[in-house]
Amino acid sequence: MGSQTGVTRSSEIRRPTIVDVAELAGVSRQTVSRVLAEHPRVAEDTRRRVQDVIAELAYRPNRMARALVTKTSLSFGIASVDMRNLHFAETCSGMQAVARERGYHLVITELDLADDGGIGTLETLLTLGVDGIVIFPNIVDDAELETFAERCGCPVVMIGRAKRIPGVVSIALDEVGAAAIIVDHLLAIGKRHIGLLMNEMFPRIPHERYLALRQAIETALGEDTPPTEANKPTIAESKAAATRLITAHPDVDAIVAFNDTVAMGALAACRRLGLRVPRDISVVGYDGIPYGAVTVPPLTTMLQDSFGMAGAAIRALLECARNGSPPSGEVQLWKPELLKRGTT
Amino acid sequence: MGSQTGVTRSSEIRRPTIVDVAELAGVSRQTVSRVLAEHPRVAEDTRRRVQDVIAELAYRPNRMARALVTKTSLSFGIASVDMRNLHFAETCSGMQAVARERGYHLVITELDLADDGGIGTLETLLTLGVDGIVIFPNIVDDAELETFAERCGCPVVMIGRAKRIPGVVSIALDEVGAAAIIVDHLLAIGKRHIGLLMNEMFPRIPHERYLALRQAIETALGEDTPPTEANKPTIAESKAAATRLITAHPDVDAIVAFNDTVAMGALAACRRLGLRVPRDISVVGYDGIPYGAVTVPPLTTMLQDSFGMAGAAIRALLECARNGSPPSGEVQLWKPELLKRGTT
DNA sequence: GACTCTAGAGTGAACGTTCACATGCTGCAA
DNA sequence: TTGCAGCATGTGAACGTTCACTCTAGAGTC
Repeated sequence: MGSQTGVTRSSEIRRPTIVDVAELAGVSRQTVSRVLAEHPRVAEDTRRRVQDVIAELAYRPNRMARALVTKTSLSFGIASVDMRNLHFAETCSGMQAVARERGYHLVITELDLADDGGIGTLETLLTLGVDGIVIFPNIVDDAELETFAERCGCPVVMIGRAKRIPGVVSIALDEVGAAAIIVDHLLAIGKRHIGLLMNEMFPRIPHERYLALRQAIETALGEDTPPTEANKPTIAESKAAATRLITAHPDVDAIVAFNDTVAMGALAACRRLGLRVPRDISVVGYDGIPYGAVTVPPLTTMLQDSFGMAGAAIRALLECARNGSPPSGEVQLWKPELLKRGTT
Repeated sequence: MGSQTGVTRSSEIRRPTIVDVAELAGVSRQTVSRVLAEHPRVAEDTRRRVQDVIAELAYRPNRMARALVTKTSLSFGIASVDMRNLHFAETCSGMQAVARERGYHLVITELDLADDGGIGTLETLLTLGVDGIVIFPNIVDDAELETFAERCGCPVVMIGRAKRIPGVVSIALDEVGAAAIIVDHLLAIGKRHIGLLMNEMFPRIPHERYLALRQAIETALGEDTPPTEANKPTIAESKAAATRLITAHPDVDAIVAFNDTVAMGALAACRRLGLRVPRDISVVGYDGIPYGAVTVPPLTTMLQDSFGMAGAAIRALLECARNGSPPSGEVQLWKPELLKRGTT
């Protein structure tokens, strides 16, 4: 790897500016600006001349300079909690697809909960001049997020928490409906003791998914709080947690997992413990990730359109940007659909 | 979802500027700027007074204005080809981890090959003022990328192509070494007819992985070109491609897949065709994704540290940014390591 | 012929910073 | 007292755009 530290220096390539174009075309910078903005009141041959020069110099307007005066950067800030998983990839992809066709860019960052519970990360996004912010999933304190949304001067959307926070658009699965469908299904196939394998990401703020499942189980089975383990949503941790759950509660005949990754850990635990799936024990996940299709047996899962929800998040921001109105604090609940496969 | 279109309007929150701070602290904007930059020549009590006002107003410098004059935005542009997979997530996470601790942000976009083979996408990143660009995996034409890197005025890094392109840092797995290890291993367990399941993303530009595997197989087995299928790297497409491959070449007793997702598709095809893995046929993937640990049997895979390579990419950009030197066109090859599990 | 109107184009200021230089003050040596 | 160094701070310009004006020339109206 011969890193030839030559004398080359940063060669300091100066990109052409609007003034360079103007001079070469023999017009003022404002006329170039008008051509760029497709302003109607420009003489046809002037327009052509300017466009020729733009092409010749390969001129591209500096979007930071533009943003400075228009106060619109055509970019959104994305704050994610954990970027190392498929859900992040799907969400990013969905957001970028919608944003790009409207000329917007995405600045991504990881929500750093360290000193101030994440607000500092969001503030930093503001210094970059973003026109809106998406948080997913939101684990910032609800009250703090509400305060932030109120004074940040741009729309805020959160994905994955079915909760109303004033000034914040919420896009999430209808957790209550989803829980009902899952519990109904498990009852229908004769299961009576449902255990939960949740995500420890939500320690103080219990996730709506957990609340909804617990409620549905308590209502349907008249049971006390269902046996629950919470862990990092990795396969290895989930396998260990599932083993603990089953060992401590041998009568559990169904496990509902926070997502498919957790469910696959549970599946591995069942196999290790010699339990037959679905006869001895059922497993249900959330999300419908592709890998769930090739487990043995294939995983029953609550479908969640991460890609579509992400697109909806950006569309919400775009709408706010377009008509300059703050978000109306609405909650968009997405319809649940259970994909029944081999594990139930 | 009562979207209450109130009279609220965009309330137009004006963030405090450096002048606001200066006035309130009774100093000039330059003094505030100096405090912000931790410049040594500021009187202690002036510094304190300014910092108090900054805290009071919750002032944050506008990074676009700063970038306009310093010509340094503290951001990198990331161009990915396909954002909808685990590899993207790992890479993003690795890049962001390194970037954030140095105060850099990441602007991500999808490489649009439509009109100009992707160069337009990179140009757009430049208009945002990024201080460097990462492409992964690179499927832009090599010559065009070289031209771009030469005149773009910022360092360019590509991940996932073990190829030397002048002016571009390349970070990739040592494909030749990896292919040798895999072929050796397959020979050692008695396999003699190796088929390849590659990624159709690289139609005109064959990926170095394919070239290396083909070369290793031809050398070791004295065979002609190994039977190969190329497809989109999804489980479903890979399952279909593997079925075609095995049907057309019934003597194939081992499949090397472009990555673990493709390998899992192959595994599903084998199960469907009634082939016992690894006795009848072996399967090897690349990447070592967590889901490969819970397939039946667990997947043998060539480990690839996407997270670490991503971090190295950002470090390369940071170094260029720090000493203002252009990239030295080096190729960083990462050491291959085969994780032998149940499928071989 | 004087007036108004309008299409087309240009000018100065502003956006919020930093940079290069200038200024005023203090202290110390000559 | 003078001169000079050095510290602390301030000022004007610049970064590359767009915005709100102004200006000019020609056409149309009375």
